Amino acid sequence: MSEKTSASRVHILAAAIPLFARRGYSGVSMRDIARASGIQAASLYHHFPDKQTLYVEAMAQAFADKAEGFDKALTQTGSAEERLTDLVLSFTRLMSKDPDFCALLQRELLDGDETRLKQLAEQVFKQAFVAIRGLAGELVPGCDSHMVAISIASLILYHLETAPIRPFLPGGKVHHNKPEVIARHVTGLLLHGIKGCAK
Amino acid sequence: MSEKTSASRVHILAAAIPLFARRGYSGVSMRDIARASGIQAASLYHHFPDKQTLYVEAMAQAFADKAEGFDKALTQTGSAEERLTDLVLSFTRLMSKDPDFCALLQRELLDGDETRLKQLAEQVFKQAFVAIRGLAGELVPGCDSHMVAISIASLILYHLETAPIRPFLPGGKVHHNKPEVIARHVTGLLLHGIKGCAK
DNA sequence: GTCTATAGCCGGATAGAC
DNA sequence: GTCTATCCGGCTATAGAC
Repeated sequence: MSEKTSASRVHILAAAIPLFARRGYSGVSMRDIARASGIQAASLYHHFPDKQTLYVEAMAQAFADKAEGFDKALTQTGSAEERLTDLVLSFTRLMSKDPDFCALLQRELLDGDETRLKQLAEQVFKQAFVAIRGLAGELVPGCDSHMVAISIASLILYHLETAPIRPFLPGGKVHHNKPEVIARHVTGLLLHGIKGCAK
Repeated sequence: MSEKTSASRVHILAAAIPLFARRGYSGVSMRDIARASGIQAASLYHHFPDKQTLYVEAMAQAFADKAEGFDKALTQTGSAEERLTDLVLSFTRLMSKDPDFCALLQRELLDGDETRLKQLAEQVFKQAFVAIRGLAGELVPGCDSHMVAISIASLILYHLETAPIRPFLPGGKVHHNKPEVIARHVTGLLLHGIKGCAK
């Protein structure tokens, strides 16, 4: 076992991830992380040289876990339309099951420097992004598949991100938070435009 | 003039807004705000009882400014499809001109409590949201116009939010940041699905 | 209404015993 | 590898002169 996977390290990172997800980097103190992981603040410095490093490694951990899940969601068969439908549902379920990951992603988009965003793009999203782009290119040859892939992601993620404010906007219903409802809506929109959102 | 609009108050809030947008509530100190507005930190407490209140009033200010702009963007004429096209372009331009507002909105979705989100929904977005919902209902009678309105917002906002990471994802081009390009893509997608994204 | 000075607390980080 | 004790700087907020 390398030092990267010692039990305490992993334990500390697992405790830190939900804290960073909910309160952000500057909203979490080393003492908070110590309390959550059940050890003294000074002991954290035996495993990580400083808070920055602990944070970056917590992100790496959270995102590595997710990259695996993404790859599984990509093994689809059937027609291009069926694969799109399945893929949207898989990703919507995957993301809605993990609000911490969604929050960390949001926070990195807001606060991440170039280095971290590049890592995130290449190590977490690239494979899934390429698959979605390929599917878009298959469905609509000659389209700007980069933009289409971003649009697919945006539709799934924003319905989840706006969950806390939607109850206060007209027409918001509880079932709008169900992954199956979101996925159905998104698929209809992608395949047929807003006409595809008819009941 | 009520105390709510004294020159110093407005000056302090105007200095605080970009700081909160870029670094978030806990990433900005009263000393930072003092430095940015050119007065001593202690003097801030003459205008605001504490940091929380200063923050909430800065949000109120930033969002009130924007609600006006939204209303202007709603005065469209022509067929339903034309109004949708115009509205998407107006909102995309409005948001892309104001990255601070986009960031504050994102941060509030992550960190805002019920009270703040309710205010945001009712005082800033409600009017625009109702107009977009109405348009969706006109274009596709019987659709879930709440979800459609969220989807329209998501498409516009996520293309802007992901701007920092898209250079690292395959196929990302500089022109993907132009509001006109985004609006065109979004409109095509809404009216015809991904088929509408063909070149 | 703005200043200087400072109280009192909490933050990141280190020293050194065990 | 975890602990206790501590340094020191930055934080929010207050006191009081002008």
